[in-house]
Amino acid sequence: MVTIKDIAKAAQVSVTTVSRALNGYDDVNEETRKKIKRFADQLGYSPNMAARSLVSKKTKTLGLLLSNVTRASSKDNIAFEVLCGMNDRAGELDYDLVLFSTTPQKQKIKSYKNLCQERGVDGVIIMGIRLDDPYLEEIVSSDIPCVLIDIPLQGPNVGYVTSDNIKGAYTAVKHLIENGHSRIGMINGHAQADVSIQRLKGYTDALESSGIPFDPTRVLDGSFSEAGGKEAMYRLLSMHPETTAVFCSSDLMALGAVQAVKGLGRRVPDDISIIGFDNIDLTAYTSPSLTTVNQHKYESGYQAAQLLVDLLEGRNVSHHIVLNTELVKRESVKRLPL
Amino acid sequence: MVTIKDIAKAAQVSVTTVSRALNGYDDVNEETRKKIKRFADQLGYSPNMAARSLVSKKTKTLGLLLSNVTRASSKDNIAFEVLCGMNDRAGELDYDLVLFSTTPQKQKIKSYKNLCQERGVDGVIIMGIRLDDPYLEEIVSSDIPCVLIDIPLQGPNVGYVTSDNIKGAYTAVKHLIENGHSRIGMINGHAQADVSIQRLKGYTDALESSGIPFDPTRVLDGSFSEAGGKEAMYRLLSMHPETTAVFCSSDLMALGAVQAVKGLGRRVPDDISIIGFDNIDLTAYTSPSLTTVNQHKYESGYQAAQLLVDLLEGRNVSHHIVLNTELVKRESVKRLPL
DNA sequence: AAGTCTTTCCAAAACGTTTCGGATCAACTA
DNA sequence: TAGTTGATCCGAAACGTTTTGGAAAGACTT
Repeated sequence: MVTIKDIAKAAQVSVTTVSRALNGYDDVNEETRKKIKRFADQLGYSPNMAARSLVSKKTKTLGLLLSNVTRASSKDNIAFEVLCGMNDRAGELDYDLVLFSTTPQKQKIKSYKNLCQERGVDGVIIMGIRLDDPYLEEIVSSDIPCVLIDIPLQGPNVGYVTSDNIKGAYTAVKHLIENGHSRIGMINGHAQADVSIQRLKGYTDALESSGIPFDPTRVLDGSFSEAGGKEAMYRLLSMHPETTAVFCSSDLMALGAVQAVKGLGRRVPDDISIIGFDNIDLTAYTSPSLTTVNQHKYESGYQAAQLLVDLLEGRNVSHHIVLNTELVKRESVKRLPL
Repeated sequence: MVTIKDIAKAAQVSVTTVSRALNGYDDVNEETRKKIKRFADQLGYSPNMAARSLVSKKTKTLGLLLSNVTRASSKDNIAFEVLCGMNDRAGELDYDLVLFSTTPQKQKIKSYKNLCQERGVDGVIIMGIRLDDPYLEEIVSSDIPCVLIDIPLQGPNVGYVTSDNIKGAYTAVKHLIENGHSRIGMINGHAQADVSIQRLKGYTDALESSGIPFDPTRVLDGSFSEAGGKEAMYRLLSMHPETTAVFCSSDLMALGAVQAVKGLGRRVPDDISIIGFDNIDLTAYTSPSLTTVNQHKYESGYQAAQLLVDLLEGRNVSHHIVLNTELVKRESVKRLPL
């Protein structure tokens, strides 16, 4: 391995000078710098990050803590798109991304802070974590800079990026109402997700603004999964057979809901209109294709990386970023005859 | 930050002893080890990886070089599933995964070896790279252990994992033949992909084994993309209107091919049968759902991580792993009337 | 009694880099 | 002329760990 020392020897200067030359300090003669750079290139030098970060206390790496990177979640490849965005921005800002693979049992052994220290990351991006995860508390109290996705947490070293879930849900439900629906159900995720809370608010707001009374029994949880959505739909339709439309908190659940409708020998959208949330790739290909609320997944990863680096480098920026959503109209919603 | 020194002071021993105690050496009294561990826990110690790898020359991290992690590739989330497998296995083996975000222009500046040295990874997994990528040559000649996905390269420090593409393609085309088809086209990826070469061989083998003459003009490239598949299909059908079935080297291209058929006012599978490759999630949801060849994506990532660590730790294992494929029969193939 | 093992411990060097506090020398200032 | 400034360079310490080559002390062997 070629070290700074080898360059020093070759260029007949001290290691200090080599270091300062390579790092762009201005107390080194341009001639010497040129010479040093020439030797560095010639010898194929590349700095040893371990040594560098040992003294500088910075690693130039961001940790990514995915709580649920499993095969199961691959169908909605939201995580992947977010990851792409993060990776791209991190790369542009000259940071590396390291993946933390934590499992619940590992979490018990190692504290969040220990995990980060051990992996030696400057900061962390966390996504897919539940509101009742024991890590959350540790995160806010820790001094390690951290950006959360879809969890609104404040703190000097904590930021978050999320979508405008209230408005997104509001727009979706409003769209159903404008199409003549009034007996509208909702399949939500679970109580320990902030997005569920927000989207429920969007749902109730929309109903209220149209003078439709809110009936809590019309809202069921589907745990964000296809199977959960299917099962919730069965229950919803048996409890409220008069339902003409359903708003789902995720596309995967909406897909499950469609299956349930089909399973009952009824049709989407002729008998039941369905709107999803996320705009995952699948939704454009199913039949009927799914009307849904688009989330900017790539962008949220991109922004998360940017925000974390801003935090790390002490820039004074807003700690929370809320991205727009848009309604994507497809085939799963039908206008009710008057 | 709590260091080994703090523990030494607290436990009234030398740093050497702390290090050896914590690392499980047997020349330290069990009593002392207990005491040291107690202090370590109590002080919340976690080892500094930078310091450790500075002396040990190991970083316990694997690099992942994805040549095409872009928004575009998110639809076929193959990369993501592979990544999940790698991440899982790497985690189990106590390695971290760091993502390299290389762009073509970055590649020009920094050599493969420099990249790896700089990021300080013990080894690298590479996927999505083309056969004509300038990096490839560097990779084999470099002494950095490396595992390639879908590129058969040999070397003391090089391994690869891939699917049995010949057999997969063979089975698919044979399936078409068994369903009465004989005028079978193929939409391949591009010439600089090993899988394309392999799958073409499977195609020709199947034809040959059934006494059907191979006509090169029936094979077109669709560059592995949906749009490319669509365009190739248009060309194929205009050149060979008698075609009754098409085997595609990827599901995405198959989806494009289906669109082309529909665009011509014809139907799948009634007028044209289509088989894809990969078994991406989408294929189960389209209409018609797509008959395809399943690839074990998660498994290939898992095996790649395992193989790389085996290489790193000097285990004597086979350097190439070939995974099975299976035909997944769905709705896009129709039996021709005799 | 002298030598030989064990067991348990430690001092110091090494890894490759950055940084602090000067040192040197020529040129300029008063 | 003496002092000051500016440009350019360097020695040595520091970062936190592992590892090498013993040392000390007690037990056992002859």
